[in-house]
Amino acid sequence: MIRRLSQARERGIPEATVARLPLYLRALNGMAERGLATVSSEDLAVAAGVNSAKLRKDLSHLGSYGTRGVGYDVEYLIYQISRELGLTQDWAVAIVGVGNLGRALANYGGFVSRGFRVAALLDADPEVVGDRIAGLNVEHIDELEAVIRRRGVSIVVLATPAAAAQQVADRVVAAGITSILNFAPVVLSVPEGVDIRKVDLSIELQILAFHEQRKTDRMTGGPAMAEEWPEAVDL
Amino acid sequence: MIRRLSQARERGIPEATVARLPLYLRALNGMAERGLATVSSEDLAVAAGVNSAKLRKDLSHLGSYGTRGVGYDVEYLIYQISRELGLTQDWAVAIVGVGNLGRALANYGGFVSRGFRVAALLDADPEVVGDRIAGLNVEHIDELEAVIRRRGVSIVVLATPAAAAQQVADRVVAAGITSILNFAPVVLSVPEGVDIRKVDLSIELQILAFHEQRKTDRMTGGPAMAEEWPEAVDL
DNA sequence: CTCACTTTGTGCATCGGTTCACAAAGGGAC
DNA sequence: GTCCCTTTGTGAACCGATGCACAAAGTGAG
Ligand SMILES: NC(=O)c1ccc[n+]([C@@H]2O[C@H](COP(=O)([O-])OP(=O)(O)OC[C@H]3O[C@@H](n4cnc5c(N)ncnc54)[C@H](O)[C@@H]3O)[C@@H](O)[C@H]2O)c1
Ligand SMILES: NC(=O)c1ccc[n+]([C@@H]2O[C@H](COP(=O)([O-])OP(=O)(O)OC[C@H]3O[C@@H](n4cnc5c(N)ncnc54)[C@H](O)[C@@H]3O)[C@@H](O)[C@H]2O)c1
Repeated sequence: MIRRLSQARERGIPEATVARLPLYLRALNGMAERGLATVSSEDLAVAAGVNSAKLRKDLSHLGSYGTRGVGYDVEYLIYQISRELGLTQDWAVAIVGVGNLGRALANYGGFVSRGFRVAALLDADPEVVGDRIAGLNVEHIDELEAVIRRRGVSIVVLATPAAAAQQVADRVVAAGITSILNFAPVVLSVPEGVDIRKVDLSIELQILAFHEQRKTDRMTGGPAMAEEWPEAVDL
Repeated sequence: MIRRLSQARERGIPEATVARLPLYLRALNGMAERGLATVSSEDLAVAAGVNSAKLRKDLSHLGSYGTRGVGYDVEYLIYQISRELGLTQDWAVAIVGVGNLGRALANYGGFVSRGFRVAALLDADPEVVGDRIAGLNVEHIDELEAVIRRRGVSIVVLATPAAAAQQVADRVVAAGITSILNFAPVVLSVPEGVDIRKVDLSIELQILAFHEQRKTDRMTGGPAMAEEWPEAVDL
């Protein structure tokens, strides 16, 4: 009996691979909607915007789910990737900080689509607490621990001002949360074992500006030769 | 005469370094506000949440701006990093798609702080066009090319629905833009020489879910042994 | 069954990035 | 000036990720 279960996946999928799986999943969902039954690594790679060898290596970390000469079964692969990412279960998400950004996130539909459900909104401002947004009542931050417990929240999205973020993160972690998505422009310090991912608009723009400057420099012939400190700032 | 100008920086700063420079800049600004005149690589590294050797190597790509035995002059380093990133000039940004997210971005203050200025808002919905948001008139997408030219826009933020993103990107690129920040969950295809950065909430959540699942699996003792395809989907 | 064709899965070379660890450089005390 | 202390800048080992290129595996025609 040849059981080739978890052949090449005793444990440990490379981080770079994990970051691409959602991309493959999105491309596969589009294909499933268009009625495709199977797809080759080449086609899927193009749809996901990656190299096909990389795609095959990524998928090989989950197991041997393709058929040589044919490709991958679309539905089956969707299931396997979803399972690997933990999307076959339902994740309750709390958004802390219901300002400009928090509201946009709360109203965002594409959120729910795949396993994630906004289960709570929390804010410190009494003006905001009690508002009804996207079918949810905004609750007071004092209720944080109780809300997390009661709603089974396991992922927290931080959308407070930068100054409040660390303090809120500390409470959230103390309440047992180990996965945080941070929108505030600060480096959060958390204990080992807590995963933080950050989304930082300002950093993205600065990276774009860097490359944009290089491009226009190249046009106008080299950097503007102003390598000197322009004003005599006390040094 | 020993001119050690652009000693170790003939051209080409590693991409990983570029992505961290904004982080250092942010930490340095905080220090400048608190009145610190100099900082060691160790202290700055802690503030930015990186290893100090990495920080020193990163900075060494810009030039030799530290003083052995002392550290780095805070103001001077702020200036050098800002210049390298292109933040000593002013960047005009256009936001295309003024829905939930576009509005939040337009109202976001931290945007302007460092060299970036929201110079135009564009939308296709006649209901939205003409609205006044954050002191700007929302203009019709038909005016895209004219607005980009007139306002000197060089970076475009895409906040349209996924279905419209590629089409808008094509027009934006045709209008001469080479830097795009994309919030729509699609893989955009653009000509070589155009830089795209994407911010994808859904991917971030999925990555968190993956790790969260691993953590709880470990608690409850290995994966739930459900390695089989649960329902007989036609394969 | 055999043969031609397609496509996967992976060994291997390569590359970019990280980290260690230390020589070289500078500051300040005396 | 000399000596000691601090901290930078970087060579070199290491590590993970990428991409080529191909053998192995499967399909389908005849
Ligand atoms: N708006 C954007 O487009 C945008 C973009 C990038 C980053 N950000 C960052 O996201 C965060 C939120 O931005 P915003 O524009 O929504 O700001 P905002 O001021 O509109 O909203 C912040 C909300 O957090 C609440 N808050 C403050 N302290 C709190 C606490 N201790 N506990 C709970 N809630 C608290 C406030 O009452 C407010 O409702 C900021 O850190 C900002 O830098 C925003
Ligand atoms: N809202 C969020 O928190 C959030 C989070 C992550 C990603 N996103 C993504 O950001 C994008 C915008 O999200 P949203 O919630 O603001 O959506 P939305 O529907 O509220 O806003 C989209 C806006 O784009 C405009 N638009 C449509 N087609 C256009 C075109 N061809 N040219 C110009 N404008 C056009 C619409 O009129 C609308 O005003 C979506 O792709 C969404 O998936 C949103």
